Amino acid sequence: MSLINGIRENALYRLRQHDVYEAIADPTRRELIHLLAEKEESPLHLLTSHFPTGRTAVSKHLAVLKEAELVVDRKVGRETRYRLNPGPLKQVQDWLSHYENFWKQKAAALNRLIEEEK
Amino acid sequence: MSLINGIRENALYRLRQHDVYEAIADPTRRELIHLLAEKEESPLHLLTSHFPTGRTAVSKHLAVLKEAELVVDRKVGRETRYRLNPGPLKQVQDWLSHYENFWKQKAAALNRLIEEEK
DNA sequence: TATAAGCGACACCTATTGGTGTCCAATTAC
DNA sequence: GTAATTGGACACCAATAGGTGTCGCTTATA
Repeated sequence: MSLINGIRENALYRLRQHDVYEAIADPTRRELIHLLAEKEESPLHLLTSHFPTGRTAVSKHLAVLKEAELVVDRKVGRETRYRLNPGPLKQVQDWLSHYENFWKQKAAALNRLIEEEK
Repeated sequence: MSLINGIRENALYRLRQHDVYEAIADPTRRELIHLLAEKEESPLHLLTSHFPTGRTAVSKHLAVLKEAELVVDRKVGRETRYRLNPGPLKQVQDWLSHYENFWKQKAAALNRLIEEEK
Protein backbone atom coordinates (compact mmCIF):
# COMPACT_ATOMS: atom_id res chain seq x y z
CA MET A 1 0.00 0.00 0.00
CA SER A 2 1.46 3.35 -1.04
CA LEU A 3 1.71 6.36 1.22
CA ILE A 4 -0.93 8.15 -0.79
CA ASN A 5 -3.27 5.20 -0.44
CA GLY A 6 -2.48 5.03 3.25
CA ILE A 7 -3.44 8.65 3.70
CA ARG A 8 -6.51 8.34 1.53
CA GLU A 9 -7.90 5.26 3.18
CA ASN A 10 -10.44 7.02 5.32
CA ALA A 11 -13.40 9.32 5.09
CA LEU A 12 -14.62 11.28 2.13
CA TYR A 13 -11.99 10.11 -0.33
CA ARG A 14 -13.55 6.68 -0.09
CA LEU A 15 -16.98 7.81 -1.26
CA ARG A 16 -18.87 5.01 -2.95
CA GLN A 17 -20.39 5.46 -6.36
CA HIS A 18 -23.81 6.74 -5.44
CA ASP A 19 -26.68 6.67 -7.85
CA VAL A 20 -29.77 8.82 -7.88
CA TYR A 21 -31.87 6.24 -6.05
CA GLU A 22 -29.53 6.09 -3.10
CA ALA A 23 -29.14 9.87 -3.12
CA ILE A 24 -32.87 10.46 -2.61
CA ALA A 25 -33.24 7.62 -0.11
CA ASP A 26 -32.20 9.84 2.81
CA PRO A 27 -34.73 12.37 4.18
CA THR A 28 -32.04 14.93 4.92
CA ARG A 29 -30.90 14.82 1.31
CA ARG A 30 -34.48 15.16 0.05
CA GLU A 31 -34.84 18.20 2.29
CA LEU A 32 -31.62 19.63 0.85
CA ILE A 33 -33.06 19.20 -2.64
CA HIS A 34 -36.20 20.97 -1.46
CA LEU A 35 -34.22 23.86 0.00
CA LEU A 36 -32.07 24.27 -3.09
CA ALA A 37 -35.10 24.21 -5.35
CA GLU A 38 -36.30 27.38 -3.62
CA LYS A 39 -33.08 29.21 -3.02
CA GLU A 40 -31.41 28.81 -6.40
CA GLU A 41 -27.96 28.96 -4.76
CA SER A 42 -26.97 28.53 -1.14
CA PRO A 43 -23.72 28.23 0.84
CA LEU A 44 -23.03 25.30 3.13
CA HIS A 45 -23.36 27.18 6.43
CA LEU A 46 -26.81 28.46 5.45
CA LEU A 47 -27.99 25.01 4.45
CA THR A 48 -26.59 23.60 7.69
CA SER A 49 -28.71 26.00 9.74
CA HIS A 50 -31.85 24.16 8.58
CA PHE A 51 -30.81 20.88 10.21
CA PRO A 52 -30.16 19.70 13.75
CA THR A 53 -26.91 18.05 12.65
CA GLY A 54 -23.51 19.64 12.29
CA ARG A 55 -21.76 21.10 9.28
CA THR A 56 -19.68 18.00 8.54
CA ALA A 57 -22.78 15.80 8.29
CA VAL A 58 -24.55 18.18 5.90
CA SER A 59 -21.38 18.50 3.86
CA LYS A 60 -21.27 14.73 3.47
CA HIS A 61 -24.88 14.61 2.35
CA LEU A 62 -24.12 17.27 -0.25
CA ALA A 63 -21.14 15.21 -1.39
CA VAL A 64 -23.48 12.29 -2.01
CA LEU A 65 -25.85 14.53 -3.95
CA LYS A 66 -22.92 15.91 -5.91
CA GLU A 67 -21.71 12.43 -6.72
CA ALA A 68 -25.18 11.66 -8.10
CA GLU A 69 -24.91 14.93 -10.07
CA LEU A 70 -28.02 16.28 -8.38
CA VAL A 71 -26.04 19.24 -7.10
CA VAL A 72 -23.27 21.49 -8.38
CA ASP A 73 -20.98 23.59 -6.22
CA ARG A 74 -18.73 26.57 -6.75
CA LYS A 75 -16.41 28.48 -4.45
CA VAL A 76 -17.19 32.13 -3.88
CA GLY A 77 -14.77 33.75 -1.46
CA ARG A 78 -14.65 31.56 1.62
CA GLU A 79 -18.08 30.10 0.88
CA THR A 80 -18.96 26.99 -1.09
CA ARG A 81 -22.27 27.59 -2.78
CA TYR A 82 -24.52 24.76 -3.91
CA ARG A 83 -26.98 24.74 -6.77
CA LEU A 84 -29.62 22.14 -7.64
CA ASN A 85 -29.32 20.13 -10.85
CA PRO A 86 -32.60 18.20 -10.99
CA GLY A 87 -31.89 16.49 -14.32
CA PRO A 88 -30.94 13.07 -12.91
CA LEU A 89 -34.32 12.86 -11.16
CA LYS A 90 -35.78 12.23 -14.59
CA GLN A 91 -34.22 8.78 -14.48
CA VAL A 92 -36.32 7.92 -11.44
CA GLN A 93 -39.44 9.33 -13.02
CA ASP A 94 -38.88 7.24 -16.13
CA TRP A 95 -38.45 4.12 -14.02
CA LEU A 96 -41.65 4.88 -12.12
CA SER A 97 -43.61 5.43 -15.32
CA HIS A 98 -43.30 1.70 -16.01
CA TYR A 99 -45.45 1.01 -12.97
CA GLU A 100 -47.80 3.96 -13.21
CA ASN A 101 -50.38 1.96 -15.14
CA PHE A 102 -50.40 -0.69 -12.44
CA TRP A 103 -51.68 1.55 -9.69
CA LYS A 104 -54.00 3.41 -12.04
CA GLN A 105 -55.64 0.12 -12.96
CA LYS A 106 -55.97 -0.71 -9.28
CA ALA A 107 -57.56 2.67 -8.58
CA ALA A 108 -59.95 2.20 -11.50
CA ALA A 109 -60.94 -1.25 -10.27
CA LEU A 110 -61.59 0.21 -6.83
CA ASN A 111 -63.79 2.92 -8.30
CA ARG A 112 -65.82 0.35 -10.18
CA LEU A 113 -66.36 -1.54 -6.93
CA ILE A 114 -67.54 1.63 -5.19
CA GLU A 115 -69.93 2.38 -8.06
CA GLU A 116 -71.40 -1.09 -7.90
CA GLU A 117 -71.80 -0.74 -4.16
CA LYS A 118 -74.31 2.09 -4.54
CA MET B 1 -33.62 -7.00 29.59
CA SER B 2 -36.34 -9.63 29.40
CA LEU B 3 -35.91 -13.08 27.94
CA ILE B 4 -38.13 -12.23 25.00
CA ASN B 5 -36.05 -9.16 24.27
CA GLY B 6 -32.92 -11.19 24.61
CA ILE B 7 -34.16 -13.67 22.05
CA ARG B 8 -35.45 -10.98 19.73
CA GLU B 9 -32.33 -8.86 19.77
CA ASN B 10 -31.01 -10.04 16.47
CA ALA B 11 -31.85 -10.28 12.83
CA LEU B 12 -35.18 -9.81 11.15
CA TYR B 13 -37.12 -8.89 14.26
CA ARG B 14 -35.07 -5.74 14.44
CA LEU B 15 -36.07 -4.47 11.01
CA ARG B 16 -36.02 -0.70 10.84
CA GLN B 17 -38.99 1.25 9.62
CA HIS B 18 -38.30 1.40 5.91
CA ASP B 19 -40.00 3.88 3.67
CA VAL B 20 -40.58 3.67 -0.05
CA TYR B 21 -37.50 5.72 -0.86
CA GLU B 22 -35.19 3.36 0.97
CA ALA B 23 -37.00 0.35 -0.47
CA ILE B 24 -36.29 1.37 -4.07
CA ALA B 25 -32.73 2.49 -3.31
CA ASP B 26 -31.36 -1.03 -3.73
CA PRO B 27 -30.95 -2.42 -7.27
CA THR B 28 -31.89 -5.96 -6.19
CA ARG B 29 -35.15 -4.68 -4.79
CA ARG B 30 -35.88 -2.69 -7.95
CA GLU B 31 -35.26 -5.86 -9.92
CA LEU B 32 -37.67 -7.73 -7.63
CA ILE B 33 -40.31 -5.10 -8.34
CA HIS B 34 -39.61 -5.55 -12.04
CA LEU B 35 -39.96 -9.33 -11.82
CA LEU B 36 -43.18 -9.14 -9.82
CA ALA B 37 -44.67 -6.64 -12.26
CA GLU B 38 -44.40 -9.29 -14.96
CA LYS B 39 -45.24 -12.43 -13.04
CA GLU B 40 -48.28 -11.30 -11.04
CA GLU B 41 -47.40 -13.75 -8.27
CA SER B 42 -44.18 -15.61 -7.56
CA PRO B 43 -42.82 -17.81 -4.76
CA LEU B 44 -39.56 -17.00 -2.98
CA HIS B 45 -37.50 -19.82 -4.48
CA LEU B 46 -38.41 -18.75 -8.02
CA LEU B 47 -37.53 -15.13 -7.34
CA THR B 48 -34.26 -16.23 -5.75
CA SER B 49 -33.26 -18.05 -8.94
CA HIS B 50 -32.92 -14.69 -10.71
CA PHE B 51 -30.16 -13.49 -8.40
CA PRO B 52 -26.63 -14.58 -7.63
CA THR B 53 -27.32 -14.33 -3.89
CA GLY B 54 -28.90 -16.93 -1.63
CA ARG B 55 -32.48 -17.38 -0.49
CA THR B 56 -31.99 -15.65 2.86
CA ALA B 57 -30.73 -12.47 1.20
CA VAL B 58 -33.64 -12.29 -1.24
CA SER B 59 -36.05 -13.01 1.59
CA LYS B 60 -34.65 -10.04 3.50
CA HIS B 61 -35.05 -7.76 0.50
CA LEU B 62 -38.65 -8.88 0.18
CA ALA B 63 -39.15 -8.15 3.87
CA VAL B 64 -38.00 -4.57 3.25
CA LEU B 65 -40.38 -4.26 0.31
CA LYS B 66 -43.16 -5.70 2.43
CA GLU B 67 -42.44 -3.25 5.21
CA ALA B 68 -42.79 -0.44 2.66
CA GLU B 69 -46.05 -2.09 1.54
CA LEU B 70 -44.73 -2.49 -1.98
CA VAL B 71 -45.29 -6.22 -1.76
CA VAL B 72 -47.85 -8.58 -0.27
CA ASP B 73 -47.26 -12.23 0.54
CA ARG B 74 -49.44 -15.24 1.15
CA LYS B 75 -48.68 -18.82 2.05
CA VAL B 76 -49.72 -21.50 -0.43
CA GLY B 77 -48.74 -24.96 0.69
CA ARG B 78 -45.07 -24.86 1.51
CA GLU B 79 -44.50 -21.82 -0.69
CA THR B 80 -44.64 -18.13 0.20
CA ARG B 81 -45.90 -16.27 -2.84
CA TYR B 82 -45.26 -12.58 -3.36
CA ARG B 83 -47.38 -10.09 -5.24
CA LEU B 84 -46.54 -6.51 -6.21
CA ASN B 85 -48.48 -3.64 -4.70
CA PRO B 86 -47.21 -0.61 -6.65
CA GLY B 87 -49.45 1.94 -4.90
CA PRO B 88 -46.79 3.39 -2.58
CA LEU B 89 -44.67 4.28 -5.62
CA LYS B 90 -47.14 7.06 -6.26
CA GLN B 91 -45.69 8.88 -3.27
CA VAL B 92 -42.32 9.05 -5.01
CA GLN B 93 -43.89 10.18 -8.24
CA ASP B 94 -45.73 12.96 -6.44
CA TRP B 95 -42.52 14.10 -4.82
CA LEU B 96 -40.73 14.10 -8.16
CA SER B 97 -43.49 16.11 -9.82
CA HIS B 98 -42.42 19.10 -7.72
CA TYR B 99 -39.13 19.17 -9.57
CA GLU B 100 -40.35 18.16 -12.99
CA ASN B 101 -40.75 21.78 -14.08
CA PHE B 102 -37.15 22.48 -13.14
CA TRP B 103 -35.62 20.11 -15.59
CA LYS B 104 -38.19 20.92 -18.26
CA GLN B 105 -37.23 24.58 -17.99
CA LYS B 106 -33.59 23.60 -18.27
CA ALA B 107 -34.31 21.51 -21.35
CA ALA B 108 -36.33 24.36 -22.87
CA ALA B 109 -33.51 26.81 -22.22
CA LEU B 110 -31.09 24.43 -23.88
CA ASN B 111 -33.33 24.13 -26.92
CA ARG B 112 -33.48 27.92 -27.26
CA LEU B 113 -29.70 28.02 -27.17
CA ILE B 114 -29.50 25.42 -29.90
CA GLU B 115 -32.02 27.33 -32.01
CA GLU B 116 -30.05 30.57 -31.64
CA GLU B 117 -26.89 28.74 -32.57
CA LYS B 118 -28.20 27.99 -36.06
C1' DT C 1 -43.10 -43.66 5.11
C1' DA C 2 -38.90 -41.87 4.09
C1' DT C 3 -37.01 -38.10 1.58
C1' DA C 4 -36.85 -33.80 -0.61
C1' DA C 5 -38.42 -29.00 -1.20
C1' DG C 6 -39.51 -24.58 0.62
C1' DC C 7 -38.85 -21.32 3.96
C1' DG C 8 -38.69 -18.85 8.64
C1' DA C 9 -35.67 -17.69 12.26
C1' DC C 10 -31.82 -17.16 13.87
C1' DA C 11 -26.35 -16.19 14.72
C1' DC C 12 -22.75 -14.28 12.63
C1' DC C 13 -19.65 -11.40 9.58
C1' DT C 14 -17.89 -7.27 6.98
C1' DA C 15 -18.52 -2.89 4.73
C1' DT C 16 -21.11 1.24 4.62
C1' DT C 17 -23.78 5.00 6.64
C1' DG C 18 -24.55 8.91 9.21
C1' DG C 19 -22.98 11.19 12.71
C1' DT C 20 -19.25 13.41 15.79
C1' DG C 21 -14.95 16.44 17.14
C1' DT C 22 -10.49 18.47 15.91
C1' DC C 23 -7.19 20.74 13.20
C1' DC C 24 -5.95 23.88 9.81
C1' DA C 25 -6.08 27.01 5.71
C1' DA C 26 -8.23 30.77 3.48
C1' DT C 27 -11.12 34.72 3.41
C1' DT C 28 -13.45 38.53 5.47
C1' DA C 29 -14.55 41.92 9.22
C1' DC C 30 -13.29 44.89 12.95
C1' DG D 1 -3.07 43.21 12.12
C1' DT D 2 -5.85 40.51 14.73
C1' DA D 3 -10.11 38.05 15.29
C1' DA D 4 -14.02 35.65 13.47
C1' DT D 5 -16.26 33.03 9.74
C1' DT D 6 -16.36 29.35 6.48
C1' DG D 7 -15.43 24.95 5.24
C1' DG D 8 -12.14 21.00 3.74
C1' DA D 9 -9.90 16.89 5.46
C1' DC D 10 -9.33 13.95 8.37
C1' DA D 11 -9.88 10.22 12.58
C1' DC D 12 -13.15 8.06 14.98
C1' DC D 13 -17.60 5.78 16.48
C1' DA D 14 -22.17 3.17 16.76
C1' DA D 15 -25.71 1.43 14.15
C1' DT D 16 -27.39 -0.51 9.89
C1' DA D 17 -27.24 -3.04 5.50
C1' DG D 18 -26.49 -6.88 2.93
C1' DG D 19 -24.69 -11.02 2.82
C1' DT D 20 -23.63 -15.93 4.67
C1' DG D 21 -24.53 -20.84 6.90
C1' DT D 22 -27.33 -23.71 9.92
C1' DC D 23 -31.31 -25.53 12.32
C1' DG D 24 -35.80 -27.13 12.36
C1' DC D 25 -40.63 -27.05 10.94
C1' DT D 26 -44.15 -27.92 7.41
C1' DT D 27 -45.66 -29.67 3.08
C1' DA D 28 -45.20 -32.37 -0.98
C1' DT D 29 -43.54 -36.44 -3.47
C1' DA D 30 -41.31 -41.19 -4.78
